[in-house]
Amino acid sequence: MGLDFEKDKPIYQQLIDRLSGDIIRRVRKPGDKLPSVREYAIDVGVNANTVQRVYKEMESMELIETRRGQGSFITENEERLQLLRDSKKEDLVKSFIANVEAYGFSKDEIVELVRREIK
Amino acid sequence: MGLDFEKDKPIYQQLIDRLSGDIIRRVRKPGDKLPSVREYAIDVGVNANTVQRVYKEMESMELIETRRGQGSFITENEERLQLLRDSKKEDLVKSFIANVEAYGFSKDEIVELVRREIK
Amino acid sequence: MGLDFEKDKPIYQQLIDRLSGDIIRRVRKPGDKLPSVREYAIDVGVNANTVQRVYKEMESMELIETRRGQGSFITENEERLQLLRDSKKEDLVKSFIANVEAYGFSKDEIVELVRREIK
Amino acid sequence: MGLDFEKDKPIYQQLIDRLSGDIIRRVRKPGDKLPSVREYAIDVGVNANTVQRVYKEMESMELIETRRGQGSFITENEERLQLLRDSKKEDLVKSFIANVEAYGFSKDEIVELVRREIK
DNA sequence: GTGGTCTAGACCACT
DNA sequence: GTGGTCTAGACCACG
Repeated sequence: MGLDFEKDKPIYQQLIDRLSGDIIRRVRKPGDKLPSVREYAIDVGVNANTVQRVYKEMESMELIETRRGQGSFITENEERLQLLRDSKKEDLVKSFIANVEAYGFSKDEIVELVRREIK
Repeated sequence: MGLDFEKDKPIYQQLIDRLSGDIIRRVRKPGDKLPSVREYAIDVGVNANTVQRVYKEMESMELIETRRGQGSFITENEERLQLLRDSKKEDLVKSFIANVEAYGFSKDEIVELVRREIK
Repeated sequence: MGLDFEKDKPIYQQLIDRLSGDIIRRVRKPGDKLPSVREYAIDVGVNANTVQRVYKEMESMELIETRRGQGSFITENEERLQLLRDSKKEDLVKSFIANVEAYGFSKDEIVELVRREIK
Repeated sequence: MGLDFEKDKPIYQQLIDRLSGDIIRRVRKPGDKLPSVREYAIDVGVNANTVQRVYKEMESMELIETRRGQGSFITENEERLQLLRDSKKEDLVKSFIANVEAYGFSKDEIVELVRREIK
């Protein structure tokens, strides 16, 4: 179908984020088979090399496993998934806070904004 | 003196962020003169071209004004500065929320985390 | 091939003007790929950095779009292009008139001259 | 009093233009005394060096004459003034037309616009 | 191969 | 002294 990507972030990174999100949100579950590299590439409308890189990187994060001749699967190591979830969450919040402070916004102001925006 | 830069973000971008932060936090005030291109370059330990680029970009954002042969000055257009502050804040929160949702974290979970982290 | 530049105007500005003209005149059409930075640099006989700057500036004007690893393309946003054309035209005429008045030429005199010169 | 200058054109150039305009429009007439360098500098709010340059340059154009100990005066050489006027006019129109063509605007379109704008 | 960033160093115009 | 432009050359990330 072809997806829309933000142009200021690498496509492969955005794909990793998307897949990670799917996994965290349990849209894709442990043991699920991922589409083949070529299939997925066509699906989202990017170069196969890019998807290749995505899978490779997620493998090195131990998020997915590639079984020769069978394809790629989401790891069934639940602990690993929990870890991903936690570290991702922490990263997100930490970098958000860092930015907030760099720009000198008051804390109340931000908590308030986040709450309103998120509602 | 020489500053430390994150390596995954362009130096010029980090300098823009830093200066913008200073302006928003009123560490640098409307009408203030910025260091000369060369001076600032030595100060933070980068090439003069990089600072040149920073100033030029901030000028196109109408954050600073450059007067030929005299140097660069923070705009005295307070309205413009308020706009910067607001849009920066919105951008920050918006992109944070977007990430949060992409990763499927629950809203309460996030608000809670932010509050704890920020305290 | 190597091009000739006026010496009282920055090269990058002249290149922007030239390309903008090409786009307005439809010599280059929406969706067309521009030459790569390095290619164009050799083409017109300037440094690659200069072309880089040209493309970056045109991108910020939303005249072209740069797709990572693929190159730069003329925007397909026809509305944007029309806007460019109109504002460029207005700018030209406005600044011409301003000069004319600063020098105190009579209006008839100028209309007459323009008509003769343009014929 | 302090004047406002366009920031993309040298101040000294703008001052020359302004004075030339005054002369052409006969706001300042042949033989008139110009303000002293210092006086004029304060008047328009620029550095005295800048005015110095203006006078020097206009002198080399033979538009004004400086008499030691007396000040600067507009030349009484009417022929010279007429020449200035004509060449300035031609320059203006020529460069206007050049721009118009570079951007590919049709001639009718421009004549029309100029007439409307000038009315 | 493509754009993006950065450095070092030079030269110019302006105030 | 100040900004502005340009070159040459290098290195990196992306697709």
